[in-house]
Amino acid sequence: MSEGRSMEPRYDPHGVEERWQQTWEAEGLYNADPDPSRTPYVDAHPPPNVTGELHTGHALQLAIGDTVIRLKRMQGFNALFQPGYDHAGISTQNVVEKALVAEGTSRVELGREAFEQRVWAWLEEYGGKILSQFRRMGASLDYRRTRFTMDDDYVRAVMRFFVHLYERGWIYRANRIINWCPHHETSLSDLELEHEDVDDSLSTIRYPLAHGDGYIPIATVRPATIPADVAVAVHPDDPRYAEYVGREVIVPWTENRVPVIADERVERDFGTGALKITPAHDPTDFEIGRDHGLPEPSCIGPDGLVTAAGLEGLTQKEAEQKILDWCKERDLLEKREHYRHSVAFCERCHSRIEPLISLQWWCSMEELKKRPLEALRSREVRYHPESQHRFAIDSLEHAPDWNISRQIWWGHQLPVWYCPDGHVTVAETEPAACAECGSSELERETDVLDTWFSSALWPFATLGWPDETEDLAYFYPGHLQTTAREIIRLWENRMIFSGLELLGEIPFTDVIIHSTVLAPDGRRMSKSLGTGIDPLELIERYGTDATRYGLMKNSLTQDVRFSYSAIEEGGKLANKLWNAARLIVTSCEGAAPAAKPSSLEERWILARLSQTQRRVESLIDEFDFAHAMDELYHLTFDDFCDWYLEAVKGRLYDGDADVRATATFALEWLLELLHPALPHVTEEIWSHLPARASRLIVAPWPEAGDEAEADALARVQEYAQVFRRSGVVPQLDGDEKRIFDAVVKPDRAPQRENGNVEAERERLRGEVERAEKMLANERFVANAPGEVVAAEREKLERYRRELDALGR
RNA sequence: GGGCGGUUAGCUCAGCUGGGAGAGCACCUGCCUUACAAGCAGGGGGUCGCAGGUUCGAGCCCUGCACCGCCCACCA
Repeated sequence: MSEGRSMEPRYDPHGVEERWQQTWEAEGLYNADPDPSRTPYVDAHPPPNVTGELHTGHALQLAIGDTVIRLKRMQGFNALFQPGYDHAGISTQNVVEKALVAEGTSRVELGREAFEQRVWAWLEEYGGKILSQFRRMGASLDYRRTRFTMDDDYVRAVMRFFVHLYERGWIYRANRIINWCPHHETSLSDLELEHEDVDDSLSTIRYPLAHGDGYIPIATVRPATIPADVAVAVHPDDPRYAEYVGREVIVPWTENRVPVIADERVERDFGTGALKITPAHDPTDFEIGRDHGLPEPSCIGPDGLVTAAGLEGLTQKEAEQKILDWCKERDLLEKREHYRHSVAFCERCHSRIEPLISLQWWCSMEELKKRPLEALRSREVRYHPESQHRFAIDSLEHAPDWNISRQIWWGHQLPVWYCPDGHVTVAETEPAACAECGSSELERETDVLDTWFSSALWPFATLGWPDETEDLAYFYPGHLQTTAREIIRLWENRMIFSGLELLGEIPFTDVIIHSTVLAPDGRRMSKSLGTGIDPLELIERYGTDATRYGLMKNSLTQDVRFSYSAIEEGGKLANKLWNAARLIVTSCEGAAPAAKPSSLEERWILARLSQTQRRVESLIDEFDFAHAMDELYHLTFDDFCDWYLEAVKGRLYDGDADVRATATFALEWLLELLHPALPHVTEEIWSHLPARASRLIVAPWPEAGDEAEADALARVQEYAQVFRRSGVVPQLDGDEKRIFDAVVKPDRAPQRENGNVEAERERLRGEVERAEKMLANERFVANAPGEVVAAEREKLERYRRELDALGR
């Protein structure tokens, strides 16, 4: 109870929200600890990049996750919302490197050890900022449990995972073609690339036959790779080149003789139908080369510069020009035309990706994906919406072996040691001697792990795994995951297989894949395009509750354009609720709840509250947040304010104790229903009400009640509409008349002209005619489901009744 | 080249297994009714992308087409 604190006519979230956020956290209301007497519910929230800032995607994820968590908490679950952040390998290294460049130094200048120290120092200063932004979203994460994917304990988990997979025989080292970023000088997985169309040229170059006249014309966009050509391939069924297969051609510039081979992977319709094979610098060529046992010479180094004889140190552009000139002089350049095609870039620094052969560590997916596939197919784990479930299965089925090593400096160094003889020792902690020869001169592998290798352990490494902790026993397996679509293959599927492999149980049961929020103009939100919308600005302007509400009104199944009006709607809802409370609070000081409401509108609003509660519960169970918000909005505006409060307002003022008590009770119920989505305004209002033992965040979600009276006001509402259109006062009595008079106020309504009566009559006659016609249709009555016909009969009766009310 | 999603009011989007076209915003009209003008009441506005088909009945199901978006892919 808080006498003395007045309620302003307009709800202002500023200050209020921060105050509650601090209070909730300080009082430990977000805390979750093992408690065998209660059932756990766990959402291990995706750890954002440690250098990140809150963007719309985060805000949406938090709104969804927090709404579910608060609801579960109120339903009596021991709800754990796990926070933390990710070291995010390349991204973080990139950010710090940029800072170094600005200072006039560089990573290489500093050296590895000093660089790592710089990153840690940088993190100390700027890292983890995002968690305070999570707090500003009202996210009820258990902040005590904040984990970082490079914490000592977490490192231990990562090392254990690596050794486990190695011992299973699934981790191996191999020379293969990989995506190389010449700027970061590291390999990248296919998933870390972005593709873009660029303008290029396609050159057709003649490869003369080694014996006899003639040549094979070959179209290429990368003449600079010609020095590493080891063959020319044609399609086995291509009549143009059939006679050449098995013979030799001369590679321009190097004048090496290479064989002409046949392979089905060659597209007959592209270019000249003949393909030069450069295994070291093209993924397809690499595969063809391996299948045909060809050598794999390279002519481009890790820095992207050319290494071929006579071209050493040139850029690829320069080398290309030299080679083309060479060809032109010998009449081997047939043509050069404009060509636009898709090229891969590093998603972090936008350098053009160089396919290179490189010795890397791999994780075989063959065995690892079997159990997660079963779990997905049997729906032990379900992705929502359904279309994403199919996609998740599909991408896991086709998951290629995973390149887990990166040649960067920031990350988990592989737990691999080499002795001078090149023996490999794999161990969780630094071994004293080589496992094979006993040499004590060990050197650790300098590569670090793909950042997703550690993310894959998030749901259980945060609970203490590999130790058998109480947390782990109680909170694992968890339940919910909320992420963006592009994360399915990078992260979600990998958490599932790591959980199954290491703990034998799925890490969660439901994965919500939320839609992408597009900019208002339909483009992607992006800082560089200037199309981004900063959620913190929304919070500043409209408040956290309004922002949460607006984001959750987005559909989950399709990408949606951002619209301010949805956020504004949330603000209006908060304000409406505030004012409804103001009306009740100012007239209801200390009223005691009545045993049983007596009047029609009271029984009706309680039934509507109960009904909506059940609907909202089942909508949120299906993760349909947009419709849940819709139900709550209309319950508040239409039912609670426009009908119920209007009906009882007079008696509230008159000081009817029973009415006051019921109104307070109904308001409390409404607040509880709205709390998971709009936590701050509901809590603030709650603090103005007669005190109860607990606050909303931990108050029990009400048990649904009697819904028998949910339609009780239907007739009054129908007649109100007829009256408002026609001006004819209906014949009602008892409660119905009283409510009609209170809500519709017929005596105060402006006088209508007769034309309105006639127009309304016309409208109703039309409806009656339509319904009669339908019911007269024998085929309709015979074929339509019984309830449809019955509903049609009811409508007909209603229209006739309304027509009667107008006086025919 | 494959896969997925979309096309409904001026805008952003709902429309569940087929049964009287909806919401919010915007617009127009009337109301400062002692909770809220960020409010209340009423209203205008839609060939549901196009063309066929199934059905008593299609926004919804089927076929074809067009356009938009996303994801995947080794056409050099």
